[in-house]
Amino acid sequence: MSTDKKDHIINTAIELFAENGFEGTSIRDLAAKADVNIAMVNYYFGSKDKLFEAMVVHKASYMREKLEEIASDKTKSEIEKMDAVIEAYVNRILTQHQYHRIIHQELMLKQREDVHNNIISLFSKNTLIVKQIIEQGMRKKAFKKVDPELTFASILGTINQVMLSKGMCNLLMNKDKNFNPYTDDTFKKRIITHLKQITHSLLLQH
Amino acid sequence: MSTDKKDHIINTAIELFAENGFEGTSIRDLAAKADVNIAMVNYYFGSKDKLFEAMVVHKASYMREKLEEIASDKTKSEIEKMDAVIEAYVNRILTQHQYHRIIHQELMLKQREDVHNNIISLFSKNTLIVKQIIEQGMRKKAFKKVDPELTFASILGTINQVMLSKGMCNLLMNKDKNFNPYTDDTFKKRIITHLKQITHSLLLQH
DNA sequence: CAAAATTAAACAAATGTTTGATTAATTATT
DNA sequence: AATAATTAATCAAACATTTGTTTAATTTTG
Repeated sequence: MSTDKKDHIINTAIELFAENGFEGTSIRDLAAKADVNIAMVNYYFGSKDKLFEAMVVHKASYMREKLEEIASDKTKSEIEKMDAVIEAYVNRILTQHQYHRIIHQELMLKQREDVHNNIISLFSKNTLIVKQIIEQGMRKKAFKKVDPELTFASILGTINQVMLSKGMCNLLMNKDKNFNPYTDDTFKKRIITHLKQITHSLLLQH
Repeated sequence: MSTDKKDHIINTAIELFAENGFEGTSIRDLAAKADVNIAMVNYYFGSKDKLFEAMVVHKASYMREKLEEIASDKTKSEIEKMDAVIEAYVNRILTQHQYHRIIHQELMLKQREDVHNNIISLFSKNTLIVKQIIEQGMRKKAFKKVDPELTFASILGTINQVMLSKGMCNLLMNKDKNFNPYTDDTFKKRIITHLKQITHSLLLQH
């Protein structure tokens, strides 16, 4: 069982699904791009749906660990933890923007119900961790009284708003079509700066 | 030429595209749900792609007018204009959440290129209007120095983050699957309150 | 040699679209 | 006002592709 080849198929699938969506990508497209026989996808994964599931599993759970690491860091204050959350998410979504886009599609459309529920469940746990950081800040009177869930939604939503569409990115950056926002450090810094500013002004007392 | 029937087909298409996506909706599904013959879609619109274009045109441009109305209202201060922008968007996305979801899909996937560019262009104009409100607030020293585009992205992104997935909504509201967040007034108020809080704390001097 | 991997070909089902015939509605002509 | 002529609307059926999947034979590998 060649794990290399399975991974290669999954990685090619991520590229295509991110670009054209799940229904918009045929197994023949995938096989052609990955340079394998059409039958190999079903041979390795059983079906196109199961390939999708394998793809999600393949990449998931990273953020969860990262967030827990930040939340349990006793050397950090609550606002420092929020800063770390912001940086972690921006980095994650920038480097894994294709995968992230696929997850977002599935979240919106709710086709493969199992996968959809899985994503909601993962997201639910992440929300809880960030919520607890914010609530602790509020208890310590370091933070103002805010809506914890929606505060997290604002952070994630801002990143998604600019990152999920390349056209949107380039509109905000006044760049042309060839510019790749996902590897541009200036853009990354701009988002992080804005998110910290918004979070600080929302949360911190004066 | 029965405009009623064309509209009926478009409205049914909005429901199905929002639920299952463009590729996930077959003309047969659509014809069945709209209770018309399969051939009628091509008879009226020419093709599935052109139906999509007609659908976008059918609903677009409303937000643009609303924003311009707000921006040019001389009885409002800048922060009052921002509040009005927030309320307009929340109301719009709540009532037109299916259409909004379709637009979002097209923004992400960039399949029908013409439609995609059209949406970017529409969005670009809306961004400019809001940007100018913020910049005027900054010039008058009523607003702090912020990133105008990303401030707008945060507002829209927050709404999208919670509105584009029913599962996400219900997660945030601790409701069960039968709950319909798009018609719930408590939810709407919660989002508006949070967005105003975030915008005020970010923009207003102390 | 046996198991695993790979292949080209075929499968049935689903897709968007077109056809050609039929009915309904509109317009023109008497 | 009645009839004929013309256009528009509707339909079931068929069209050619494309889809995901399977088969059965072949090659590679351990």
